[in-house]
Amino acid sequence: MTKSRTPSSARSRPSSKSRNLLLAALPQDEYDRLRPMLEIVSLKARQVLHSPGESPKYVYFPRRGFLSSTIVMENGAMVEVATIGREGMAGLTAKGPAGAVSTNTLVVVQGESEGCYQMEAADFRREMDECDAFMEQVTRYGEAFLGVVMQSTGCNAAHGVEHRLAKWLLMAHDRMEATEFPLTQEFVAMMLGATRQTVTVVAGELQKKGLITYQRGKIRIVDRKGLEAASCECYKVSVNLLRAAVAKRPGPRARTK
Amino acid sequence: MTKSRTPSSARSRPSSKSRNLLLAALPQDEYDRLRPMLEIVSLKARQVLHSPGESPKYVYFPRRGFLSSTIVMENGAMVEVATIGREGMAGLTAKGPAGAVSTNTLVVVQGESEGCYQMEAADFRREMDECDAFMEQVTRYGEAFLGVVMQSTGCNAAHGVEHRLAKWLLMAHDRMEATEFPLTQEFVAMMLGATRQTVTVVAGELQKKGLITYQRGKIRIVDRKGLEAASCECYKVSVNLLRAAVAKRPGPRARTK
DNA sequence: ATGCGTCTGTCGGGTTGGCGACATACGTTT
DNA sequence: AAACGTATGTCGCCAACCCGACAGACGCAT
Repeated sequence: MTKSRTPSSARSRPSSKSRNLLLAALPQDEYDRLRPMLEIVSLKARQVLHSPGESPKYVYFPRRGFLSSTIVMENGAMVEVATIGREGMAGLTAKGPAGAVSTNTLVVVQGESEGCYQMEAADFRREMDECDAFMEQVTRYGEAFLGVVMQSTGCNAAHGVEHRLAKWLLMAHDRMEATEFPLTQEFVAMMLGATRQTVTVVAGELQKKGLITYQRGKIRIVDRKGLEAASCECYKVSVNLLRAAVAKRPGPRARTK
Repeated sequence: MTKSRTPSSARSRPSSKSRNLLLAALPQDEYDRLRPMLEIVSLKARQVLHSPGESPKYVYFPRRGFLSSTIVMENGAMVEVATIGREGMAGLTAKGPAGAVSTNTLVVVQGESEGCYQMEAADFRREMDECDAFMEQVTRYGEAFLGVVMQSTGCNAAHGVEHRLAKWLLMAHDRMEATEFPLTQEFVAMMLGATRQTVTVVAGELQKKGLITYQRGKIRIVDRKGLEAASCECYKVSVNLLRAAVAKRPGPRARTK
């Protein structure tokens, strides 16, 4: 009774689908099986989840807000390589044999995700081995994530701060599910690998154009379409990659035209 | 007899190990099993192996020279996100269910690898499923590869062209196994996401410092130590990640101090 | 109200690197 | 040897950004 198998006609509890889209893409029975291993924890903004050099104890599946995967340079600079929202997870590298390759990344909480699934790395590894659907879904996400990071690599080499800031704000907006959220210019500057002054100027321009407003660590997205126009292609590319990773199975969807 | 288990003292045929280090890290019997599926093909410089949007028909395991994994931007610019030498493979994204996530990368041949293992994507996928050792090794490499790409992302945001050029030359030198190899400034400029003129100036400085010499598409590494000093930390980080991925199993080696 | 910490705006100086335009040099072909 | 294609060297101009410094401005705590 504690784990009666869910009849496929169980429309009485559609809420049993996870808010995390990666988990939600799993077959219901698989999700039900994983659910007991997922503890909902509350994460504070700026909290560090994974540090460079140490193998992760937990993996995380955001349900709200988002995380930043960053790398830390010798000079102390911390540059973001990708954001992780409810479409994905943090701790992909826990997939391999324990601590096979020491990671050079730091994962930090951005928007306070009041609720975020936390799973023990050991459980994660075991379930990956035992459950094909889970493995496949994580693999799909892993590929998309790699694609996003690659795009960021090119973006950082080819696009200016204004484009990158617009892109970042869009990613954040998508994940925060709110038009207004806390964010200081100093912080976003670090994420972009730029200086605070540059961000001040560029953000000022975005504001002049009527795309955003902000004040003391609170930013508000005013004109989303405008922001998309002000950002580089990389935003669309990334979104498409991540969407495809959690989309319904049947190959490339027919909606190609 | 065809497959007598190799005695650990079998120094009579060390040549049976693959020149590709990823394959060489596999147990001998696994490698023997894969070998028939590996066709040695000859790749010409600049040849395109994988194009954006199409799912790879083959995966490649270089034995000499190297490949570049790049992404193509809207404006036609092509920026390198990682190099692939004999420590790794091209076609990681073939791992997932066929064409799950369309890739945005382009893989191109850099140093003509006279011999390069080519394997059908279908074989690759099947062997990944059936052979744990292979799967594990590829996964390890995949994690290292992701780490390298992440480092590149930060590098592009934080480091100047001179550092990045030095790093690139070192990576190339490692893989070409020759102090002199063909390379035009125009081409490396594109890889770095810089202009030809900038590379001319920066390369000129490296030459003045006595680290390299070059002439009409031929470059020669003169002072490797010097180049390492001129490059950024990212070179070391990347090398360590890739080395660890093909290293012997027993955890982090004791050589930590 | 006062004071303090944090966040933002701005200025000047300096460096890096993009962009266009040429001017050479080297090598191969004819 | 002449001619052409390709690779490299160089200039000038300009935009993007970094860096340090400092000046408001707002919010919170006492």
